[in-house]
Amino acid sequence: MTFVQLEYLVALDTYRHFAMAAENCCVTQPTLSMQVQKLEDELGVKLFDRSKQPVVPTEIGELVIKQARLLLRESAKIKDIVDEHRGTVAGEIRVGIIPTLAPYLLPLFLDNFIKKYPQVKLKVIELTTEQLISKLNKDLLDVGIVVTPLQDERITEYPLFYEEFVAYLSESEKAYQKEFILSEDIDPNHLWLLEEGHCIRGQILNICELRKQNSHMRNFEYEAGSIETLKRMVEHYGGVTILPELSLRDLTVKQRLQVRHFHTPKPTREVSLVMLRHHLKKSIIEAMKTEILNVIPEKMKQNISGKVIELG
Amino acid sequence: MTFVQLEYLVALDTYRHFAMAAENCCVTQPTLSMQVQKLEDELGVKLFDRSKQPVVPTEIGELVIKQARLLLRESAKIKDIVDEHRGTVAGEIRVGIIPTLAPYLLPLFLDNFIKKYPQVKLKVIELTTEQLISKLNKDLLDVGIVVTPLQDERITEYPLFYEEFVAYLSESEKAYQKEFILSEDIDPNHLWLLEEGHCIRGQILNICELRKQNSHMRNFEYEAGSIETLKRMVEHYGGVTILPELSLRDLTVKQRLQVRHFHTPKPTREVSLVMLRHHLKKSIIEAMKTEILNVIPEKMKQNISGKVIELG
DNA sequence: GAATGTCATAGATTTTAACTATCAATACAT
DNA sequence: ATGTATTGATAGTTAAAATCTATGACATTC
Repeated sequence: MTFVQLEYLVALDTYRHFAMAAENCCVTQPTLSMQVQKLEDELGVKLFDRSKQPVVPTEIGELVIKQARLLLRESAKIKDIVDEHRGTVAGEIRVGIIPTLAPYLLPLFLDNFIKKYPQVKLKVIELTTEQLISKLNKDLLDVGIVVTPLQDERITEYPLFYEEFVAYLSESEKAYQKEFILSEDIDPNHLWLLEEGHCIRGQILNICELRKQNSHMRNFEYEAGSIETLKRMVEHYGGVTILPELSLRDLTVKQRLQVRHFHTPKPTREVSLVMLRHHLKKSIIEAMKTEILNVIPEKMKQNISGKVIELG
Repeated sequence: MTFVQLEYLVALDTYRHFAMAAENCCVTQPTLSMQVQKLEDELGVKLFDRSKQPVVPTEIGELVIKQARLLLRESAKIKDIVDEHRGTVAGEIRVGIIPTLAPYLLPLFLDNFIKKYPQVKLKVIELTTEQLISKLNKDLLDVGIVVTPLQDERITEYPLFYEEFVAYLSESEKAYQKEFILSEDIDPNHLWLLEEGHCIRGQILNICELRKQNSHMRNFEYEAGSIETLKRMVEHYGGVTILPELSLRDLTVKQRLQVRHFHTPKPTREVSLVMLRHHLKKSIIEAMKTEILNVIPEKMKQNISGKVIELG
């Protein structure tokens, strides 16, 4: 059994097609076929049913493939161990980020980061907090950028900054007249919310103290899939929504007039880098942390006048 | 990086000597040297300091070797996965067993087992319960034969049989005159005990209700390392000790006269096969379980008139 | 039934792992 | 000091393997 055989096996499972898998591995189809056969001979079992189209793993094949994926992940760690020990900022890093941060935070630091560390291969994926933590725990991600605290003891959190929540109101809302608002100024029946799964949803419900009035929720007619949609809803249909601070950066002058900050203590969320307790790639993660903090205003790095809202 | 390179690396760490490591791997010394060098070149770090004698791993070498050992363990599991799925009783199995069971239980079933399953490579090691559980959890053992219950949630227990404790007395002991004895018949000041670390020690203290009188223990002059020594102590110096039922089998006629069973409920210990919750090699373990149960008398398989003593 | 898609097989070529023989450095003993 | 043993590295050769190109076998589709 060789690592190459395991790579071919996993590629074949991924593509379910010999020629495509071979191409992905940068070898010819007979090469991949031969090596998968050799592995099958060595183990004494058929790993794929080639009579089906596309080919499918056998029952035992599934189990072997699962262990093969584990082995390949663990073998990749050897290079990470060396890189981490040398402090080299190199290698692949798989980053998960929640959708309410991704479009605002990523553009701020990613360009700098990939220019400064050309040896790092960055893989970013947008996930809800729940999916992200699950992948972290399965070692399918190296680091996450999420809202904390998570209260998951397997995971270490490095707080990055504190992001204020603000209200975004149509002119027709009563609260529009005020300079600073309180949570009770927000009319729950006019509030646009993101759909289930976004952690910000629970926090907004907490801000507006709607937690226990879940039956009330039936009144909301539409649940948006993104912050951008929420803004549009307010602009087209009136009402109010809650936005995170970083999303304000690309508002037009006109849109800014619709923003109202809360009275102190301002509701905020804590944004952190999270990773498994015994993580590798420390130097890459450290570099990423530094690059993010470089583009975040100083006043967001402390939480002086804010009040961190609990997660839903 | 190849599995062969990892094997050579681990062998070199084990033997700290190129020629010996090579011999162990059934290759010549230049072959092993070359492959270790290639691995070092690929990773870009020196893994061994060859200026020392014997050679020693570098700091980073230690870390890489640790991961290499993990990889080799995980790669061996692929064959185990296949064997388990086929129900084949084949492969290597690493068995830990406590010293108070080993000399009495192993001879009963091992001969049969290795004859019946010549494809199984059996590695048995004698360990205290604590060491055994630690090795099981580190995946350095496949299965243990210990006294239960352990109350370790990572570990699954398959009870095998219930073994009675009996008293072994010199003629000068008062209790020698009785047909069946009670725990209070045993004079704590005449009691020979095994040294710390044996689980049976705690159980005997429990039987004799000596748990809280630890200061009392100072009176014991000698702590034996094996059940056999305990018997000798009684025979040469008088006094009393507690033996497990299986150790009675090779007593002489004369020795048997010194054995006294307890009144019901007789104190007993529960002997189990233990393994990690998600274990492989199910079929080998199942075979071993069957072979053991084949040589254990039916009446030991239930615990009718006995009272299982808690572990120390 | 010709065309197409898909995987297996055959034979040539390249790569590499392992071997034998030997060298270089160090430690040790006479 | 000088010869000897030990230990790991190096050079060159051989054997094994992985990969390539070309092609065959089989099934599906139009």
